[in-house]
Amino acid sequence: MPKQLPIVAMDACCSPLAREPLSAEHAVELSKLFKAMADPVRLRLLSLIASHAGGEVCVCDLTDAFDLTGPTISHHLKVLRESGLITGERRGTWVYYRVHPEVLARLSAVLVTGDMPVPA
Amino acid sequence: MPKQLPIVAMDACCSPLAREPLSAEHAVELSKLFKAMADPVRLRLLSLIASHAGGEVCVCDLTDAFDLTGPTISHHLKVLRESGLITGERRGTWVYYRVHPEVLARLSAVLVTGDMPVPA
DNA sequence: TCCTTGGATAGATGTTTGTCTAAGTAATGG
DNA sequence: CCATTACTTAGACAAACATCTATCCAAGGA
Repeated sequence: MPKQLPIVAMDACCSPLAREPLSAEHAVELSKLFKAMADPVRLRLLSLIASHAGGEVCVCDLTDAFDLTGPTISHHLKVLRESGLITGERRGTWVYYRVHPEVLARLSAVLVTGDMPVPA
Repeated sequence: MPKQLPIVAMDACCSPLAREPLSAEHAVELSKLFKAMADPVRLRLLSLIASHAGGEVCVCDLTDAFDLTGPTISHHLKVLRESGLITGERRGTWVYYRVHPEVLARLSAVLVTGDMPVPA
């Protein structure tokens, strides 16, 4: 494990919402992750990064996919980064982003309902 | 199916984030659901309702669990209701809320990462 | 009918957030 | 060393939001 995830990502774990009442503290941590995803642009950024072959995407490609200025995209990437959902790495002139799949998976697990069928 | 779910809940489906890039339209619909959960109080409300034995909870019990005024709780319940995550029903003096587990499940499925192990 | 209690709605207010422009930093190439 | 390209940071501003108080509606009991 080369890099440490932010506290947010580490603590937002544990049992599904539907199993037992969320503690106030866990709710705060979890809400930070959901807040990071509570924007259409950030969701598309996340999806673009997560679904990209090779696992990483250059910021330049991301910027081209939207009718938004560079700084705005940069801002959204920062929000995703600080929430622990993605990381960025500079290589030469360009910056490449990739997702932290564990965080996504943990979030998915939190939403699982007790008697849910296993996803196909 | 006695009740129709809001459009939000119906459209926020489809393939996982990490499978293919989210369309702008789907991103908007999905973001509404995440926005509904992007608050600690609403997350705890959702969890209290989802985890309660019998599947439903009286608003009076929910209000007692927080240091917030009645109108504030009522506001948060409305946000959750309008997103399609819960429904409320009045029976006599009291109003009871229950979750829509399909919506929660669909959201969970969207976050699943490709090579994720099946949740235990 | 009137009062009480559970809950929702309306409106006000301070805070957060999404977007922009302008300016800053980092690497590359003349 | 200067110019250019790729981001990021800083600051401004309008829109959205969480919370409150005050008020209203619905049901039940004297």
